[in-house]
Amino acid sequence: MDKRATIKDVAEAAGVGVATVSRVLSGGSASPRTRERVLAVAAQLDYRPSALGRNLRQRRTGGMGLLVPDLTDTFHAQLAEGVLACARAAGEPVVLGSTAGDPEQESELIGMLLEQSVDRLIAVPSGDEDTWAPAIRAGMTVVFADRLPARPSSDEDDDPAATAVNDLMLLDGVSSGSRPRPLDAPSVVADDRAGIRTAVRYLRGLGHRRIAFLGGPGHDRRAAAFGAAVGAPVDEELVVFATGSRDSAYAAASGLFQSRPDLSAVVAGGNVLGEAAVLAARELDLRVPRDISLVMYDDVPWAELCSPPLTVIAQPGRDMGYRAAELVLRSGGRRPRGVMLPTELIIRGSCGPHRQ
Amino acid sequence: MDKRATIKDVAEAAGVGVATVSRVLSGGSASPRTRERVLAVAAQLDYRPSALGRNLRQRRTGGMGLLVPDLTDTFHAQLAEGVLACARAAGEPVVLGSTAGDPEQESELIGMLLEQSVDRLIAVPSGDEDTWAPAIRAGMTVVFADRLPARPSSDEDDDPAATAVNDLMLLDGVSSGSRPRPLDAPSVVADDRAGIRTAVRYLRGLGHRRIAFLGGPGHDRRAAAFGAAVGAPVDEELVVFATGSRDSAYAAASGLFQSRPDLSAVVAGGNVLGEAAVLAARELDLRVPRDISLVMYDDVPWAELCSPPLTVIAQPGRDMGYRAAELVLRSGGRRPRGVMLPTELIIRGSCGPHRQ
DNA sequence: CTTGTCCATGGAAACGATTCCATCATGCTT
DNA sequence: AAGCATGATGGAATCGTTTCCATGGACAAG
Repeated sequence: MDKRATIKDVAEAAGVGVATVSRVLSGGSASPRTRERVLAVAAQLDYRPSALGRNLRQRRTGGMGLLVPDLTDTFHAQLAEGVLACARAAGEPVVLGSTAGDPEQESELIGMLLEQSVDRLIAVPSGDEDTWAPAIRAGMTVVFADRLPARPSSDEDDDPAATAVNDLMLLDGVSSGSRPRPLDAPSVVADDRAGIRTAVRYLRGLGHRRIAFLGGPGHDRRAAAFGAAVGAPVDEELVVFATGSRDSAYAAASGLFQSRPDLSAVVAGGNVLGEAAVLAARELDLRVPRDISLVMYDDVPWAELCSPPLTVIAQPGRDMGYRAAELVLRSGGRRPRGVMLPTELIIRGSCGPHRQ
Repeated sequence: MDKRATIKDVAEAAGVGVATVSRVLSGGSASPRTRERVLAVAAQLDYRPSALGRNLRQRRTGGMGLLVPDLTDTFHAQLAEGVLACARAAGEPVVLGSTAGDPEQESELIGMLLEQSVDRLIAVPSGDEDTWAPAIRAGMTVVFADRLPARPSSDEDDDPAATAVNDLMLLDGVSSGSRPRPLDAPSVVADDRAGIRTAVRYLRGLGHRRIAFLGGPGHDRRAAAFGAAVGAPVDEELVVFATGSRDSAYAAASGLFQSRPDLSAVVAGGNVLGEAAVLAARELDLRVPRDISLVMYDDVPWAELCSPPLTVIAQPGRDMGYRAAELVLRSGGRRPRGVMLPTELIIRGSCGPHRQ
């Protein structure tokens, strides 16, 4: 009914021009007298500048986009909470999208954000670099969180492990140059290599030799780190990938347990995979940690609820989100190359000594 | 670099006026010949209309806001996924905010949305009706999900005049009683009364007589339903409330178990409370279900992981989000009064017969 | 006293869409 | 054949803000 006051209303009521009001409100120069009057009138009229007008004029929307594969994955929820906390502190809106791990939906959402002139984006990417190139080319400031887009599928070498090794080398700056450079976007990731390595060493210290890795989409780095930590001849059957869904994760875990009864320990690459592993183990009457030891990547509240409580590799999900938001907001001028946060092995009760 | 094409570019390239382009693109009338040419040119220029211009002209932003207390509460994540699914289908953006259960933050976020001219909002409210009245008065279409805002705290020292004014604004018809009518906003809730009733009956059927309710913010309805189901003289010590945080939930659960050793069953009002109950029980060496039976409101993936798996009252979180989004989008003309979705008691293993 | 500098200020032009309205051509009715 | 209805079309106004630029006054230096 009573539509909001515009800058024009304020200007008239204060007996000044709109330009002056705009200047006062955005910190420009004005005489103390004028400033005071304008502020008083604005407050009295409960004037709030419309983001619409400003955005159109400045040809960009404030705030940021956030794209995650699945909010019911607790890690993504933690990440999102971190992003929201930072955005709230800055008074900026966050436009959220969930991609279900599908590059096509991801592309569509990028398009939607482009249409909204949202030019800052935080993403846990599902698509590969080809999916992301358009966004960056369109001038978006993109910060990747948790993982980087995969290299474009170059037909013959779509072996995840091999691709991951490539990523790893490139990240370390050891790239020998035949592949194109990664996209020019900073990232906030956890040091999952170290986390996985620590976990594998821990398991080996307990006597485990047949250790499997249960991964999901985007866990290539972790799989590669697993391979490196386990040692040279990796039994390929022991590295299993699921697609994003819980069903697929369960099927992968169950299949792994059934096909490899010699298995004595599993590293799950994420909390959804860990969940599936616990479920599948119970279904097959495998006792944790008596029959099988389990380490899960991601610390989530329910990890403590399992019996026994799950030993996990914790990564600071909330912090990662917060840092990513900081990065994408302070994109003035130079962008730092990226941030890597530490992981921590939290030993609870899901790993025991190897028994033959 | 290469900024996006505007409607003017398309118009020039197609040799028509901007009005014609606009009409063609938004389904207005145009001759087949013109339509074809405009569409061809638009496609060739990769033209995408800017939401900024449209929104300013129409004085409203498309899409919707979504306010939840905490995304790491799995139920809220499910709800959000539902909202996002519907929004994606409609091609509309979703602006997300998390309130941490704090009415003040909620108010600020409402203000931010108002500034963005987001005039559709789905909320799991934390504040009371006084918090929400401004949003509705400002013309927002609000749909509440999961719960309704509490009645305003009618403190005895409230300024009578102010209260009267408030009442007047809230009233949308003739006031027949002393209380103002609820806010005029539809809602999507689960039939938690029935769910709680079923759970209590189930527990009583197992022989339990000392049953407690462990609630969190916004669980008043559930607490009331619990009281009604348990029967007339409700032991007030057996209805305990926590604030939003996990720590508070744990403290409440732990305190309850310690102060009432005669307790034989607990109904947790939400998954965060259930989590706390499991944790507190384990800490105090109470075995579930031997020493204490537990029913948790909300079905979440990890409920099956506990040992024993948790008996839960399931509510369709994702559906609720989807329905709420539908409701807020199809707000053309009449709004249905609200939707209530069924709950279901899923019996797993956390309840056993009462043993003295 | 004049000239030049420096602010404060307001008018007006963007920004990119939608939409009202006037114009014009076409085809039909009388 | 004239008048009228219909439909396609483009010009221009509009949304609310920021920002460029011109104006005018005050004050200091010459």
